[in-house]
Amino acid sequence: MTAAPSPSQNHLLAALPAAEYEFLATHLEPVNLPLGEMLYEPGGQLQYAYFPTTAIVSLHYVMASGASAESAGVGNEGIVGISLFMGGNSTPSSAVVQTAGHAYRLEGGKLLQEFNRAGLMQRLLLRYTQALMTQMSQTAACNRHHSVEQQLCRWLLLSLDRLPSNQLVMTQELIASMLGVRREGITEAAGNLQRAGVISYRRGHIAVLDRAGLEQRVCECYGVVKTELKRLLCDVRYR
Amino acid sequence: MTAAPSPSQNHLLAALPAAEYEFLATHLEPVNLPLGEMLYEPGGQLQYAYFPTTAIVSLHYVMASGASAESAGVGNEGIVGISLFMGGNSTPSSAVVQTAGHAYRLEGGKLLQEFNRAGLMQRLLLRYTQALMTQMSQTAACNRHHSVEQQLCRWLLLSLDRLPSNQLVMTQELIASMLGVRREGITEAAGNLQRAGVISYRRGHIAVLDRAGLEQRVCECYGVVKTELKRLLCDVRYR
DNA sequence: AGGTGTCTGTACGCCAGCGTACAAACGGTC
DNA sequence: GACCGTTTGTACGCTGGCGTACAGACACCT
Repeated sequence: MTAAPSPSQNHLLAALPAAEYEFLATHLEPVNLPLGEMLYEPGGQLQYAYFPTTAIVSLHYVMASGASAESAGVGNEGIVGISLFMGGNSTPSSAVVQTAGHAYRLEGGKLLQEFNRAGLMQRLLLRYTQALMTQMSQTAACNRHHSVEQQLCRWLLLSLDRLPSNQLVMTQELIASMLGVRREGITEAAGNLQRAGVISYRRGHIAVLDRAGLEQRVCECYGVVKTELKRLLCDVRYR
Repeated sequence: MTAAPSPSQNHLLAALPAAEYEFLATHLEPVNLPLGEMLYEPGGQLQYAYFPTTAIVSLHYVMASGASAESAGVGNEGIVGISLFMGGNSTPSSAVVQTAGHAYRLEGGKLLQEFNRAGLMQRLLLRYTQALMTQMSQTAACNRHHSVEQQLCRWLLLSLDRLPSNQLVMTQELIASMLGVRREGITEAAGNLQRAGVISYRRGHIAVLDRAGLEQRVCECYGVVKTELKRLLCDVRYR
């Protein structure tokens, strides 16, 4: 395990004014999130909220048949565990670490306490949740209408935006289970991108060589999610 | 236009204790929602929130190509316009009346005011929003993995639960655009259900004859959404 | 260096749903 | 009662993605 990155690498924590941040800071606990770890499982009671800094977490639903599909991903722009303040303390979907890395976790009660102070943190959390809904609803539409290749591009771009480098550690098998498609479908789509010089693939490691190429192939869904996140979290201090 | 039903037909309004309800009641305004009316369009600023009583509203996204897909529906169990209190005051998706009927509308500022009192209304709204997210994420998974017939069953059951009778006023064309599939796909699926004696179809009118038959054919997604809504909104007074 | 398990590439038949086209049936209107 | 626009039914070829099967390639381990 390497040294934990600063909490301020998480956009929500970074957006807090000093006073509100101080309250939380003493309760934030750095954790290392290994690939595949399940932060919460369907129906299970949440203990902690997680603010990822370098990790990426996938929210997805696993069907009775074993098939699965991601509804949204959470990285350094957000928080895992919104049902702690939204209510219910659990969800039918699960949260699994998709890219290993660091996060800060916060005891559920503390988060709720801060939420109920109705300060900037509450506003931030609600706006982030709204952005998350956009991501979910866009995923629904994208699943319906767009090709595997387009969805792969969307997924790569969204992941890329949450990471410091252009490298992803990710097998095709894993991507397939996120998107809810066959592994072979990813092989084919990734092969196309590789041949076009957009990415380079090497046994569990993807390097994005030509980001513009991805953006050219991606469907509109990426832009919608991105723009909405920006809109909701940039002007958060005003109004 | 027939006489407006009581506000208490909306589950959120009905769950409010007298004191909180009184505050809102003076500002609630009955409105008639005709089929196809757009309550808000992508990116437009919201003026009002709507509490449906007999109407059903569909939240869906229309792509650049014209293709569309519903991410969730809202009936007497919920509220249209959550971005008023979640933040941002608009969404990339639109809200369109899917079943004509009545609703009560509330000026956005008044809703926000009530939300910020941090009473039971706030808890209700947040919990409902959480249920809505479940619906969206389940829709994403369902779009990915289930057949048109299964999705039609899910859609019929969800609509049925929001209506007093077993009759839906709904063309196949409209259902198709909600589910984001071809009209012919609905014709075929509905034909199967009709031959099986589960529904009867008559030029824009569907009667559900055998609810159990629908529940037998539907995918798990219906149950997940239903159970989660119940869990979140039943014990809302406690804790 | 060789072995082993994981990951990636390729192939092939299959089918649900798509796009397109057109016919039939219904129901409201004049 | 005839007309006409809307809604529903049917047909047909096409294709993207699925299920299955297997071979090659890579990285790690001993």
